[in-house]
Amino acid sequence: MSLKHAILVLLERSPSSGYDLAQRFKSGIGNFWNASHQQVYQELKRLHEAHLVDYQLETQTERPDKKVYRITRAGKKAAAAWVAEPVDPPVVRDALLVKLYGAELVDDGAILAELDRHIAVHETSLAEYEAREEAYLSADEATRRRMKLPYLTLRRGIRYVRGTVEWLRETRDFIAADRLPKSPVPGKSRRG
Amino acid sequence: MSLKHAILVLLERSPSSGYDLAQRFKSGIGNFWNASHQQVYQELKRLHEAHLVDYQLETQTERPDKKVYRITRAGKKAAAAWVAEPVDPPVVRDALLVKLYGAELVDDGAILAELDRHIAVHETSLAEYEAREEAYLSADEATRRRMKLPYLTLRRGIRYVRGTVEWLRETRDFIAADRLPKSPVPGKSRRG
DNA sequence: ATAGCCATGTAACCAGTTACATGATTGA
DNA sequence: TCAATCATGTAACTGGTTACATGGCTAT
Repeated sequence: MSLKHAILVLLERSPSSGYDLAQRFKSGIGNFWNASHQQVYQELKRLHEAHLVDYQLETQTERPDKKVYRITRAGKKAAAAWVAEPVDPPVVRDALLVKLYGAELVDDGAILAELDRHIAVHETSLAEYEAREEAYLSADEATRRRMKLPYLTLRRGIRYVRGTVEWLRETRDFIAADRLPKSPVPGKSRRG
Repeated sequence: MSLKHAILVLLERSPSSGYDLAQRFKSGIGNFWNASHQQVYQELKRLHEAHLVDYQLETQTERPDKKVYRITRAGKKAAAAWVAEPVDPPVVRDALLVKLYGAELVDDGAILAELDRHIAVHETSLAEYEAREEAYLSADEATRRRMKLPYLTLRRGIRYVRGTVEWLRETRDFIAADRLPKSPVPGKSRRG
């Protein structure tokens, strides 16, 4: 299990509430690890029972109170031990590839539309990632030094998404050129 | 759930025993979908109960008997319906990135060694993928036509692994150059 | 009014992993 | 003799998703 350790390394960087952690998973690191708030709260509970984190209740007037979690000395030790261990690359489970593999079962139009949709989705995240990269590269040296490791993970996201879009386009062209679609292909018409 | 559909599209291509399917997941399509034999057998049982697949018992003399599964008409219909549906890109959960993010907790040497290990692992699969690509490209036209969709998924694997190795090298250099390791860095010494 | 953000949780369910179990044949 | 390949499964557990639940504040 790594959610446990993902939370520990996040807390090591900065103390957060469960809500904050869920937010951090949604954005930035969502690019390399994901967890819903439900998962986060339960994991925090377990980590607290194991004395790897502790928290202080922060009472707020205009908003709900929150528990701000910090990593403990034991937690830091556990995190360091885990980081030093080797891991296997993640196993891939990409439903789009299964669909492509079974594309003969359906109309080409459906597949092409789906590929286009994925291209659009990935280009949106790419724009976001690139904006973040620019922000990093134009930051002062101290910030750049501090944010080096998060930046390296961002690079991974950029390369991943770029590679994915390239492959999607290649695949789209391969299918569109070789097998004529039975229904109109979205995004191909150019009136005029 | 997609294991169900992954099995259906595999069976649509060619009837297989549970064992065969598990093998097919390990190699070829293992590049885009993974499942253990335990999972496969249980899923086949469920698919059979739902009448989406059926099987014939093949008795063998020198080996254990086996059940050869085929997709049914209902199964084909279900698979086609699923293939036509849109899916979200898979969520990423890459423990190596969590480790990199938390790399400050440990010695640089440990991280560099881990990056090197991943480079080696990925280069091994890359060689395998490239060999398969070459086989595809030098096959006769009929085979190339028949294997087009599997080939497109193979392309995905090739691009993915190449991108990953590039990123690993970039990251390795970034870390090795900028922060001097506290212990000897593997693969950096050049006696002479 | 209505949606969205802040903030915390429980419960039921589904998917995936690990461990356990059996047994013949073939090759190092 | 030991490991690998072929072939099938069950059981327990862990991790992750979906649904449900609450409630005030802020901006449109």
